[in-house]
Amino acid sequence: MALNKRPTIRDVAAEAGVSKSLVSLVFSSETGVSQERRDKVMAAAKKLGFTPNLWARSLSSGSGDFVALIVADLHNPLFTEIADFTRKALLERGINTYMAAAVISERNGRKTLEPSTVSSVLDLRPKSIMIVGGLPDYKALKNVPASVPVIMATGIATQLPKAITVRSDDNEGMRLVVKHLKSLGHNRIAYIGPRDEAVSILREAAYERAMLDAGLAKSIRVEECDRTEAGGYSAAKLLLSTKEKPTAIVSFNDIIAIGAQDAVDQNLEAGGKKVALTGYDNVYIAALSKVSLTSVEQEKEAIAHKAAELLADLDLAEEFKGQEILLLPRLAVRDSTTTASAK
Amino acid sequence: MALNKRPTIRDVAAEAGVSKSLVSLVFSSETGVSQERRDKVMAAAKKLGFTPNLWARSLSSGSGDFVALIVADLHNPLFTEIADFTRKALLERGINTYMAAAVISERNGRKTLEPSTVSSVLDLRPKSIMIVGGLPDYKALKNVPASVPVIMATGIATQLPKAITVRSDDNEGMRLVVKHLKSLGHNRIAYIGPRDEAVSILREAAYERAMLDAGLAKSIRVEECDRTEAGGYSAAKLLLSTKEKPTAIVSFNDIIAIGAQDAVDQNLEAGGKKVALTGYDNVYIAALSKVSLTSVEQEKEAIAHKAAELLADLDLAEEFKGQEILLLPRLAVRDSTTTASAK
DNA sequence: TTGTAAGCGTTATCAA
DNA sequence: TTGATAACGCTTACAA
Repeated sequence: MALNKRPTIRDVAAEAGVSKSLVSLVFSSETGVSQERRDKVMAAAKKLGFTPNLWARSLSSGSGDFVALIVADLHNPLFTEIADFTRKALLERGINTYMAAAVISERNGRKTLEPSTVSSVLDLRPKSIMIVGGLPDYKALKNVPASVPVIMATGIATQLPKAITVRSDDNEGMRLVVKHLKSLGHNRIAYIGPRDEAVSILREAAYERAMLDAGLAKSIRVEECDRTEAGGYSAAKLLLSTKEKPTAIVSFNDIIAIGAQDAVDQNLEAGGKKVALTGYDNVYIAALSKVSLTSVEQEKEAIAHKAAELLADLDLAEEFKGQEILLLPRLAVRDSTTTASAK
Repeated sequence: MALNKRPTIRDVAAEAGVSKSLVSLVFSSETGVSQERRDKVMAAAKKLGFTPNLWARSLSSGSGDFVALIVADLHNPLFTEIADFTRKALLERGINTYMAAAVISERNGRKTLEPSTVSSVLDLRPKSIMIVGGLPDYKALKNVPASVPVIMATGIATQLPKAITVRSDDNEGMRLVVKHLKSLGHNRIAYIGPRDEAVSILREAAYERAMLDAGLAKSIRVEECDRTEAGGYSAAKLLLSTKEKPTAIVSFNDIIAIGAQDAVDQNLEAGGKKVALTGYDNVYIAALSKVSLTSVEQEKEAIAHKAAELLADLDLAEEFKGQEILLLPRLAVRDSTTTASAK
C-alpha cells in the first residue's frame, strides 16, 4: 500500500542512468564526481523529489551526521529553552539535530528512565549527544561508544566520568542571592528545596556556603520539599508558622518559589511582615508581572552556545572530556524581594 | 574506537550457537521457536546485553512498531501536556512512541517548517503519526504513505484531507465564555487574538457566532495581535483606551490573556473599572493563584486518549480517515472574571 | 572518475 | 522448527 514510497538512491540512479554508488557520492561528497554526472544526478533527484534517508545512512556508515538532544523534562522551561538555543546554534553551523524527550516512568513511586529512550537514540548513531537536565539514572548511557562525546547541560552525572558538564556556578548564584538579601537587611534567610539528585544537593550546599561566607550561619534553616508548587507552598507555610519566622526564603527553583509565594502572600494578609522570596532559573514565568519573582539567571544562551561548540567539534570535545565548564550566573531582581508590601 | 559497540543479532546467534534468523524470530514473534532454543537465545542475549535495533528493524521490515509524535512548539504547555498524556496512554498499550520536536525556522519573517524534521521522522517509518499543534505548512507531510494514519491533535490541516483531527469544539468553548460573561452582566465584550492560521481564524469566528447567539452582536470589537504576552498587552491597552471601553476581553489563548492582564490591571489602578478577562487552553499558568485566569479547558486528557486509541488501532484510524472528532470543552472559572476588584 | 560488491542490523522468503 | 539468502537504503573499499 506504500503508494507514496520515497524514492531511493536506486530510483535516482536509474533515472540518471548511473550507478547507485555515484548517486551516493554526489550526496555525500563535494568532489570526486564529474560535473556532468553530478548535474545529471541532481536533476534526477530533483525530479523524483529524492532526499537521502538519514538513518539508513548512519546505519551504513556507522555514524550519522547529526547531534542528538535528549531533554529530561519537557515541562521544565529551563530545559526546553536551552535545548532550543542549542538547536539554533547548531543549525547555524549547518548541523542537524535530533531532539527526543526522555521517557521517565514512575514504578511504585520511584522514577526511572525508560532505557528505550536512550538506546533508540544511540541506535540512530549520533555523532555527539547532549542531555539537558538531570536524568533519574544513567545506566542506559554507559553504552555510549567512547567516540561519541556526551555533554550534560545543567545536570550533573557523576556516573559518567567522560561526560562534559556545562552548567552555571551554583556557588556564585547563591552568593548573589544571599548578598542581595543581606544588603536589603535580611537576617533570617531560610532555604526550601528537594534533595533528590546531584543538582539539588549541590545547590543547597551552595546556599549554606554562601550563608557562612556572609556571616549569617546561625540563621540557616532548611526545609526539604518536592519539586512542585504544592511542595513549595507547604514548605514555606511550615517555615512561616515557626516562632522564628524567616524574613526571606530562598528557593531551589522558580516552580517551588511560585508555590511559596502563595504562603508568603497569605502570611502578609494575615498581618505578617512581607517576607522576601527568591527563585532560581529565571524561567519566563518568573518574569510575568503578576509573579515578578527575583531569580537567578543561569545564562541559558551561554550554556547553549558552549554546548553547541562542543557538540559540533569532536576534537574540542575530546579535549574537555570529563571536565566541568562553569559559567557565571546573574541575578534578576524583581518585586518579590524589593517591594515592601504586596500589590 | 567503538569500544562499546552494542551487540547485534549476530553476536547473540554466535553465543547461543544458532542462526541469526532464529534470534530474530525469538525477538519478533511469540511462537515458532522451540522452548529450548528460545531459552538459549534469551540467555545469550541477556549475557551480552542485547536489545534489538529498532531502526534497522523498521528499515528491514518496511515499518516500525512505534508511533511518532511531532510537537509543533515545545514552549506551548498545551502541546507538551497533550503529547505526554498520549505517550502515557500509548505506553499502557505497550506501544513505543518516538517524540520529536518540529523545527520551525524563521526566514525573513516567515515561519516555515524545516522539512528535515518531518522527513527524518518519516524515514523512521512509524506505524502512525500524531501532530500536536498547528504547523506553519504541511508540504513535508504529503509524503506520508497512505497506509500511515496521521492524527492532528488541536491543530487543523485542511491540506491533509486524509488526516484525522481530534480537537475540542471552539464554538462550544466560546459559547461557554460568552454565556459566562453575559451572566455576569457584561455587555461590551471584546476579543483579541491572532489570525495567523486555521485555529485562530476558527476561534475568532466561534467568538463572533457566540456573540450573535447571545444577542450581543453590536458589542463585537476585535483587535488582532500576535501570539505573545506583549501582543496581548498592546491589544488590550488599545481597547481600553477607546472611548467605548469593553467591560470584558476574551482572548484567543492564555499567553495573550496574561499579557492583557497587565493592561487590565493598569486600567484599574488608573481608576477604571475592573475589566473581566478570559483565556483559552487552561494552561497550568492560568491556574497559578497569582494569575487566576478564567479559561477554557480543552480536555487535553480526553483528546490524548482519543488520539491514542486511533494511533494504536490502524483499522479504527482507517475508518475515521478524513474526519474531525470534536470533544466538548469546559470552562474553568477563576478570579479574572469573578473578582470585582484587583487583589 | 566510475562501477561492483560487501556490509550496517534487521526481517522475510523459502527450502531443508 | 530451523537456516541460508535476499532484501531495506545507504556507504565504502576495491577494481576497473
